[in-house]
Amino acid sequence: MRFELFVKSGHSKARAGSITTAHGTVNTPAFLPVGTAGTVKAVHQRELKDDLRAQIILCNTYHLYLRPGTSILQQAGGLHPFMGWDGPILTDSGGYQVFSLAGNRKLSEEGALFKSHIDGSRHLFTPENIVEIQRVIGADIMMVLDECTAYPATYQEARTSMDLTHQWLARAMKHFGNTEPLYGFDQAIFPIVQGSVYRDLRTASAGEVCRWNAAGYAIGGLAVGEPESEMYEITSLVTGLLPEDRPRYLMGVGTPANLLEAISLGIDMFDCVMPTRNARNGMLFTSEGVLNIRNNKWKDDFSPVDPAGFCFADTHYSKAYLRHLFISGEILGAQIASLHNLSFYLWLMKEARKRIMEGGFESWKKEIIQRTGNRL
RNA sequence: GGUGUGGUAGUUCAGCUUGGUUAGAAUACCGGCCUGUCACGCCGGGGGUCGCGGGUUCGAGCCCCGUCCACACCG
Repeated sequence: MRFELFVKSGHSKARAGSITTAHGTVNTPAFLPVGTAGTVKAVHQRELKDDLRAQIILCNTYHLYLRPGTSILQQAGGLHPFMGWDGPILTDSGGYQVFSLAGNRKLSEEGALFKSHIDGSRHLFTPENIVEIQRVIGADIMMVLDECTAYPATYQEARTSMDLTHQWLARAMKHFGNTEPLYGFDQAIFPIVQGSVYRDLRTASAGEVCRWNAAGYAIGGLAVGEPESEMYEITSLVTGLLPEDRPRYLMGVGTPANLLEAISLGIDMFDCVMPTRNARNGMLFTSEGVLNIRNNKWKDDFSPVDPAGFCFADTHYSKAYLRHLFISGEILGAQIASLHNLSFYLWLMKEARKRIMEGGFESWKKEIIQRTGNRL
């Protein structure tokens, strides 16, 4: 994996660059559609590639390990051929699942012991086997196993959690160095900064991850319930401590406004379930603001889903029709809405990149946030 | 014509046997929420002169009588 920075540190910390992987190039700032189980829900790979021009997607080690399992993935020759997606794939390690399955897990120095949400079977994730599973998956970018610290956490809890993440980090990076890709192409691995909302912990964590001279770095444990101002402050602090010449990935974030603000703070990559999950629940992010397509007021609104949209789904169907699909529980509703929301997110990144390259990103950002409403 | 069964929220029904606070559910309708996806999900709200008219009773969706409607069976 190679990262090139085209524009850095103007009057804001916003950057534009590109990440080159064995499966193609990703322009940054980039948004990764979330395809947890080897599918971006309600969107097929052809739409992802031809209509949305998504340059990279995120899949999940925890989910793929439980189903279909590593044996099938290995027989398939990895996730790319298995799912029919030949672009870059980043896999999350499963650290977040271990966090969200809080009731069904037990953390130890050795790793995370957890019960499958599917059949209750017991499994152990270790920093080492998470690397190996991601080798089998064949992710272009793998993530280390970490503990996503819950919010709120006391200083002591945050510190203990961060220390565990750091121990796991060392083992993951060593194991990464001692293993080879299985399918003949290069794989990268990103460490993850933790430390909750505590400045000194975040500073220590940033220092710790940098020791590994990784291809890129992630910031985890944010957007887990803390005030947005905290999220931005921590993000700003951490980007200031990470090397300029490596991509920074803010995990799990966020709303369109969150993305634009975080770009200003020096973030290059994002992933979030929001555009796809909320789409399936009827919430649309549009150039006109946020709307709930199930609302009665759209029943006879025959204007396009998003008149300013760039995807066929935005302009080919009316709000009234999309509402009808949702109210009727038709699957196509989820498909159109998902396509639309991803189109909006990807447009946002593409446009942000253009503004950073040409100048004027900050004023454009303010205009977008204002125009599309505070709720973005 | 006779007998039986049923009529309760927009809809489908529970509650009637053993009358007792503001008559429930599902669904539909209206609204909100969703941040490294246990998530086509979750939360909330509005909505009923209990077919109609009498009677018994301190009190009736519930018991009694009449009546209308629907369905079934028998003539």
